[in-house]
Amino acid sequence: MPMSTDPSGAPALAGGTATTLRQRNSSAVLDIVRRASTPLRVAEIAQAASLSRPTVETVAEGLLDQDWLLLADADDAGAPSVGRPARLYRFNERAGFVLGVDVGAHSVTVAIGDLRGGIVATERHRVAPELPAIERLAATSDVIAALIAHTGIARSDILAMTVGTPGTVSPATDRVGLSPGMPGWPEVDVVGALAASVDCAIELENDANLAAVGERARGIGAGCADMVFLLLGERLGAGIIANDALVRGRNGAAGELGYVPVRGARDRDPRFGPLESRVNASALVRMGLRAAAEHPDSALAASAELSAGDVTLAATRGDAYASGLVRRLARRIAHGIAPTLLTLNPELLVVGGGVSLAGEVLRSALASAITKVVLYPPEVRLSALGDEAVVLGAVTQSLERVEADVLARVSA
Amino acid sequence: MPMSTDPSGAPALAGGTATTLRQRNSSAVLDIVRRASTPLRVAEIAQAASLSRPTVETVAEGLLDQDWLLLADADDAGAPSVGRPARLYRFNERAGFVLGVDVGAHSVTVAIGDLRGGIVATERHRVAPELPAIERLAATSDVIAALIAHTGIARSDILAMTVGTPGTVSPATDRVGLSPGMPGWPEVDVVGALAASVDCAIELENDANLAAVGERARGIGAGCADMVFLLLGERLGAGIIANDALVRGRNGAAGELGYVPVRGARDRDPRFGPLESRVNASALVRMGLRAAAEHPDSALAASAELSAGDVTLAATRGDAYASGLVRRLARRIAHGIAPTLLTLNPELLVVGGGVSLAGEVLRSALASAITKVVLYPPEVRLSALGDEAVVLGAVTQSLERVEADVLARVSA
DNA sequence: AGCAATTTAGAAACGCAATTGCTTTATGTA
DNA sequence: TACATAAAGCAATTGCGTTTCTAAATTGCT
Repeated sequence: MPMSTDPSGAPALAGGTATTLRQRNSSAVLDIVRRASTPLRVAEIAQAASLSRPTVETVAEGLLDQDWLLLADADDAGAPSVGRPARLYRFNERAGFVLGVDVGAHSVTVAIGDLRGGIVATERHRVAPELPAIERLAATSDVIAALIAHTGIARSDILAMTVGTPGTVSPATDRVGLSPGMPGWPEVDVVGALAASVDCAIELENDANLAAVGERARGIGAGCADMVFLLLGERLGAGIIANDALVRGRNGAAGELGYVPVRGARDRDPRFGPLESRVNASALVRMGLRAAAEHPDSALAASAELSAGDVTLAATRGDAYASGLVRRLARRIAHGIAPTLLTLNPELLVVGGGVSLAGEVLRSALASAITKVVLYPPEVRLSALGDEAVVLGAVTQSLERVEADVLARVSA
Repeated sequence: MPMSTDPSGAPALAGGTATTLRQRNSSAVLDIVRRASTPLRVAEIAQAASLSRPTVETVAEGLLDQDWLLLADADDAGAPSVGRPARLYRFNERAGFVLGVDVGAHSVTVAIGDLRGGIVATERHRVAPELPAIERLAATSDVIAALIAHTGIARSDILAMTVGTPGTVSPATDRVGLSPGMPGWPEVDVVGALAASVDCAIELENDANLAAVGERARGIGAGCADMVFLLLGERLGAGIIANDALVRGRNGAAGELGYVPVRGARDRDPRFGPLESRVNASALVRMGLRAAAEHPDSALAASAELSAGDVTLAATRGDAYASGLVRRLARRIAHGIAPTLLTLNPELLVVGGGVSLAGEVLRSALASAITKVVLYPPEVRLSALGDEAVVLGAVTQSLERVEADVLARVSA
């Protein structure tokens, strides 16, 4: 009988000296104040932290000295207005900042957020999809620099940066694996190149993963433990959250649903996976062109050059043919991702990306199609963040890193 | 901009008083000694725990008083035999015990393990698949009681029990959802009925999930962060581990891959899901009967009553027709679970259950079929634990619960 | 304006736990 | 029997959290 030789080297519950205890209590106090929606009195913090008032007092004083906390004005909280007024502590959400970056095929977006998750500023630049990797990196650096300059935030105050990119991101090496949409992208060292832009840790992450994180934190489905985010445009990718954590897989290739094998996707564009080529924006255009030829009375026939946006727009405006195409697309998607939903049994499926602009037609069609192929159908929602899901998720991810690495280790 | 209102009530890093510190250090010391393969000297523990020797000394003394630790004989460790001999502490793996229970359609298995994961004793009783739920519960209680009596372990020394069952297990209610193989099973309160058998917490868990846990802890793929365990017999279920944790989903229905929709599975047995009915033991029998009729020279034609075991046996013995059938089955499985593998990108796929008795033929066929439909094919292995995977996983699960609930809270 | 009531801030005393540094004990070897 | 060596045991010190008391700053009432 082999014993369970779990080779996890680090003991999870490391004890320590009295100083460790003080550090933990500092973090706990900071955490409580940070999560609170109003400024807190010392007594309130003490109760929340299960600590005595004098302890909280000294700890809070220390955090005040280090600018993690600020004193709030008395009128900010509904305090009982009799007796000596309490000092009110509030979290200094501008004690540091975090960056989120979305390097997409068509645009580079950067957002800077404060330590409470509030977005301070955003900057987006459009780029050509065929832009060489080096220039794409340069453009990214430029946008980051512009945003930092524009907001006047000190470089040293930026505590973490997360970069979202299409393609797989190997967790070990922080390099992009396959990323068919952007030429030369897997060959460049994204993290290395952007390291000159900031003085903090940089994390590289798949864009669909970040969209899932963003949507969970600030959009649809707050605090949902198990969810799937479908990023569907020209490409199809999924961000998967299980047990409140991102699922990345061995190669960071988890959620690459575009490559789900599908019957009838034989003579497809080799740049796309089988399912992808059946449900992406181009597929919708192909379907639209065929419908336009067959039905000249459709709104689809109006455009000379039909784009995916034309089809989704026509669908949202109620064109019967366009809506029919969207419904057919929804059935294909449902069939393709059914095993994913059966595998994870998530509460929620969020649809984002360009194709999600088809709106409620797509959502309801997808929901009903899923009901037919799955045991416990999840709720189906459209992305609430649209094309900002990835950047906002990147900011959220940076923030989580700061919480774990910085805020959990405040000293005094 | 909405702030990230994460409604997680409990602050993760709760600090505390000096007593808390002592408790943490006690747990750390206990943990270190428990994970060590040889008895440890105080100085060694102190180094591993980053604590001073006197502290470890008093803590260890307390753990000795409470029987969590024992003194080992001097000759047990390769110590330098000069100077005053060190006291050697070792973990008392018999300070408590954990139970694992596998209530299957055909048998009830119970195993008792010590706190190091070693299996002390096992007991299995065969039962009829059509046994009513009440009697199945009674049989389970009997086996548990028999094992406890047989080993002579005090009831109060049993610290946790985990019960594995086919079907979905709702995490909130601890009730079995759908479980088509066992009549009346979802209607009974399994945990409630077995509560009389022990004086500890009882956890109910899906059998495939436990098989995954067991295989990860004591079989193939030790410490693998992302893996899928396919439990394939008459039914098809999967246990999924992502980020080192079981994925249960909202309804505990994660991994119910038997219900993956498949073309060409129309006129199927309504008790089975589409994919299930195409790849389960009965499907193999149907394929075998057809092959036997067409090819009287096959070993398959020898048996009057063909069973799945006959086919897998013939395949392992090298019968060409039987092997061909197994390969075809493997292709069907590969196609059905491809989206699951794309979704999770696991390192490892373990195949267990009755059909896995087909052995290497199945494994290699599955591995090569998977390579064709997946981006990064996982390693494919056969279960090393066979029909003990579920019980052993149950024991492992109980042990993990004890680690979190008991060992992490030792007092002095 | 002055005083009581009320609530918070600040300070002293105490106790627990971990650390450093020293002494004592138990063994092997000359 | 002495000596070297390594570990156990003990005392003093320090850091932190808690309890308990006293001082301070308000509102409301007379």
